[in-house]
Amino acid sequence: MTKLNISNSELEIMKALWRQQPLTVGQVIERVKMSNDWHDNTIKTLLNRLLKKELAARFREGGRFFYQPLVTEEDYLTQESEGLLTKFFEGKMAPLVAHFANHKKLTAKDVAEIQAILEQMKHD
Amino acid sequence: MTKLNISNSELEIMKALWRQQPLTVGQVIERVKMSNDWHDNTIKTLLNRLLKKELAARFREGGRFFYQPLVTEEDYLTQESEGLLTKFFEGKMAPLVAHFANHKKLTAKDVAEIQAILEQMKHD
DNA sequence: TTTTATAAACTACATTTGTAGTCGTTATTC
DNA sequence: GAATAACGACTACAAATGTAGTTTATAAAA
Repeated sequence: MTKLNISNSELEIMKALWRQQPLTVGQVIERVKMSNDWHDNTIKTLLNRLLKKELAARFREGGRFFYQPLVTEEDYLTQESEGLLTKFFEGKMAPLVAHFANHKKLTAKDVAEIQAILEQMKHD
Repeated sequence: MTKLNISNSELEIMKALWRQQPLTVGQVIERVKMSNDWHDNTIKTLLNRLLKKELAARFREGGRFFYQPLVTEEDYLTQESEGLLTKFFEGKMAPLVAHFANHKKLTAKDVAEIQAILEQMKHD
């Protein structure tokens, strides 16, 4: 899979589409505006850029277009997470955890949760 | 701390400065070129942009400038890591670990290392 | 069916980023 | 000290990004 280049603003649109799809322009605008103070046209522009980049597609139905994402959130997540690890942590998760540990960003509950996940991993 | 906006290319320069500092232009170029196929002037431009953004500074000595970073790698790491978590994992480390676990990106050794880190955390 | 609200298409423009080029000025080396 | 190499300042320019505006077509409401 080639690198998914999604800008920060565009990401807000993708998030709306990931939560629910397909959506009309109006629905996208409505949803995106809940967390971003943007002009309607800004959102339309971003949607069109996503089409051009083939990160989203649309189909016509009843004289209206419906938009949907062409990449999954999972795929994007995976790319970004690995990107961070590659850039800074030699691609390993452990140093990242250590970083968070050192910066006291992990509560006891966090630790317990992570341990549970790892424990469960061993049994499948 | 306000958001540190370092572009991908600029980051390569910062990495050189984080590894060793202060460095002259020539030294920066020499180091950056080891992993990037860029023209000398490209590197100089990036250095200047970092100065303008006050992400790096320089002082004169013997008719030459010496460059040094104004932000630590730690700070930048922290920002980027938290950025990723905030954007996708509700700010929690656990879901990220789960994501990696689900995608088989964790080897047994990785798991052991992370567990060791977490265990050790409890004892301080 | 005329108005009104949406949608769609197209255009705009400043800023940031990637990636150099040019030219005058100091060091460095013969 | 003259030639060469490295430095420093300044300029260039296309693509990507953030953030709209304008114009035209279409659907919904009155």
